[in-house]
Amino acid sequence: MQGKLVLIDGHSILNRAFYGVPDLTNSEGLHTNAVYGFLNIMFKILDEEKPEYFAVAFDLHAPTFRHEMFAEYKGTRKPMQDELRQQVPVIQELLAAMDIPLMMLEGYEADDLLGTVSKKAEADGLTVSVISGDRDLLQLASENIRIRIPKTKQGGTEVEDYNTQEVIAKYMVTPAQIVDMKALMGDASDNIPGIPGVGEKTAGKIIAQFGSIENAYAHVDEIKPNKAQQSLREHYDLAQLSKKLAKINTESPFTLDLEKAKMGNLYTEKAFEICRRLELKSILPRFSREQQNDALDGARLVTEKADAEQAFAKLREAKEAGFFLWGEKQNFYGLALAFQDGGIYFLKQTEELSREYLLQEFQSACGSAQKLYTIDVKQQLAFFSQREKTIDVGIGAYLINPLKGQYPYEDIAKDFAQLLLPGRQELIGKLTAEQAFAQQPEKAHLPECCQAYTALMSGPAILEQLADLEMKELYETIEMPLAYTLFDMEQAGVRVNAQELKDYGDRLQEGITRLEQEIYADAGEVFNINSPKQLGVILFEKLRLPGAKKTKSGFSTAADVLEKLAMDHPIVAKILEYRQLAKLKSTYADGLANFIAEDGRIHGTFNQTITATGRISSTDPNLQNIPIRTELGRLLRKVFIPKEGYVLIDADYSQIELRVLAALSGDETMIDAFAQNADIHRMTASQVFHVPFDEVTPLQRRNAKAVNFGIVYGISAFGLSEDLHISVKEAGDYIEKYFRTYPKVKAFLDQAVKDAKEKGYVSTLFGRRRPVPELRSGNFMQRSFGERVAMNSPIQGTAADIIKIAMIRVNERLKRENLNSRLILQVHDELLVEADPAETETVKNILSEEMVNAVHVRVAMEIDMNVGMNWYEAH
DNA sequence: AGGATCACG
DNA sequence: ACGTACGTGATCCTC
Repeated sequence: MQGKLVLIDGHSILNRAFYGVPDLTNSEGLHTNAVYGFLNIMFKILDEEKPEYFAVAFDLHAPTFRHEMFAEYKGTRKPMQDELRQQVPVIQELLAAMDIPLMMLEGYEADDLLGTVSKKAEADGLTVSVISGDRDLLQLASENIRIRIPKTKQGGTEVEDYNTQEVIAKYMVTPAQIVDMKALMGDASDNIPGIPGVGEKTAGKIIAQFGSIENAYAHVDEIKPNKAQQSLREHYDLAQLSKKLAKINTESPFTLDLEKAKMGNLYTEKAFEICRRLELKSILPRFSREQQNDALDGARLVTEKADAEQAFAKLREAKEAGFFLWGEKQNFYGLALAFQDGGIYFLKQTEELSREYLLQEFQSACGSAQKLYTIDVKQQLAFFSQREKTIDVGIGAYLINPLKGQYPYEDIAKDFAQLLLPGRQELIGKLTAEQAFAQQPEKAHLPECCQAYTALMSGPAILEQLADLEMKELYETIEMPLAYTLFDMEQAGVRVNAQELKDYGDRLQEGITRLEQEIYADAGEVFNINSPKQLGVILFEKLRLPGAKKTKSGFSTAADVLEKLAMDHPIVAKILEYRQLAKLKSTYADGLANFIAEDGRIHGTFNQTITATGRISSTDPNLQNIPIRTELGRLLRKVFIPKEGYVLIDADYSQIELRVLAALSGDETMIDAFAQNADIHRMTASQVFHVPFDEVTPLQRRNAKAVNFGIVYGISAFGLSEDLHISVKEAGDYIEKYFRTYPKVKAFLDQAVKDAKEKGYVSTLFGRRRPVPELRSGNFMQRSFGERVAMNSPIQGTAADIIKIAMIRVNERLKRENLNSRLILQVHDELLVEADPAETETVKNILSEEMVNAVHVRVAMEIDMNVGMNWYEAH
């Protein structure tokens, strides 16, 4: 028989991986570092050796300590850590799922099975590699049996290989003599006592000289050095016992069924599922590579008109298809199409297939289709305008699980179509479109083919799930229309006065330079003020300021900590001011300037599939966190201006989250409070503290306001006490008084937590869901977090739904009524319109009507509105 | 890549 | 006893 057999010493490698890989856990809290490290070593070996046969040996009872019966020698061994122990069944389950035989036998240890199987295999003519971290196994080494010991080094694993020659070279003894040597020197990790006072060097010399323990004892008076000779004489019994312990039994009654050990496909569906559950992200690509769906093989790269016409003809006849228009900014690269018969096409833009031809043909060929699936339609709207039939499966996947944050096509394909597709990175690496076409012309189009294919294959399942989860209406009437609204807003952008922005930055820089010098002078040295680490050392060690608080990596220098120190040293106030200026300069003055496009406007990105609650988010740049709370920061808003001859109209909901809370809870007292349309925090203070509205003190109002906020965030006495700088008990009193005033608010919040615990999710007024897996955690902190989330999400989410409805309607009306004014920004409870002054009254009416009427509940939604020549004035 | 900090609602 | 307010994103520093 010919071929190669690879055997892994399961516990040994798992153990090595456990200590070599930093702690990893998946989101269920399962430790995965040993499994992860094991797989890396295993794949490295298998990739390298490509064996015909493969198996993994385990002790049957984990953790089995070698020779437990000699309990008196167990002293030095640490018990197996629980984090490691729990990973043993996991790796075994995973290996079994890969159809890899597990060698285990009652009464025998993994070593014995490895010895037995490798000797037998060698006798049968196979070449054997045994992978272990245990040098005991070196006794098995021969011409055809190689012992491979992985070492975790910086930058990867290296493997030390031992056949007969390597053993002799390293230890000066033959593999067979390893047993004798081990018996003399002992092995704490393997529970072999050895002879006291005899280490590796002495043991090696003795065995090299005498050949065996027996012969050494026969010539015991020749043994050098004297100390060792003495010890040997005294511990003859130990030597014998140790040899017995060290000797691997190569004649156990175990046989490996080579048929079953034959290497097959390791990358099974079941194994994939396990790795996914374990969240072994860097392992997963192996599955798609190995199990790559062959549908992609049929993806055709079309560059000629005749073929393109054929593809369009197919689209004309198709009821359903997947598509993806590939381009960025103004550049268009081509169009991917996927059909139900499995056909996938990429129509590349060429001289023959012009952009105009492709896009026009695409639009017209869509005519008879009923459903057109794609991923991230907003990104493609620069190239087409077809709407009614378009289904964005990315948005659907987000609604079904808004916790993921990212929805790459390979995840969608996996979750909704049970398809394992290679990811973009897998296919073309980190190349840009141009680079990919230049360097990998045969593969460049494949990621886009996957997008279209995934959309088509996952679309029906996603629609079905949306219907099952009662989110079809949310999807159709809010989220899909919103994608088009957001596209319009991005296209419109917001005009920025670049010169004023630069001047603003220059002014900041002056202050920064001045403060830097003063801070260095106060500190008595120059250091990096931006480094919390260095700053912490200066403040709390050099200047010995009190109240040092810890973070993971040193002293906390957060603003709330420093504020308490402001009285103690003049440097503190300067640092706080420096921080403020540095922030404004780097993030806003310099940061925003980088985003001003040629048209003098900033075209940011609004993300629709990021937040867990249903809000949108803003990036590149973030236009939802432009300063307002301090006057210096607020001045920045003067650089946000309308286009020539226009004005800005800003409208924001007044207390939308509290109004939503009043409506959702149905609390009459709170509803009445809003009906009176007075200062809600003052009203709350009046009701909670039983004082006339006009006699509410500023402190009472402040406290009431903090409780109102706390309620929306998912109240806790601890959180409130932190915020108000009062005791937990006092905070608890406020909360209790609040709940007595608004009993239905309490009932509502309790019910939200109860529902979340029972159903696993909470919902908004419009059916948007947020799963709350934290509530099932055994960890108090996580569970408490889950409770707050359960209370907050329906409120924040419903408010998000409402303003989304308003945005869509405002945008539609501005366009439908042929106005020149445009919606340009949304900041959670605020809309900003760039308005033609001639349309001011019309726009104000539209904003008012659509925002107020977006929802009709027992509490009216009120707005504040302002017109100005910049954002500072308008808000 | 991740933590600390801080900007917004 | 446990130890945080909810939701985001950008920048800088450190490893």
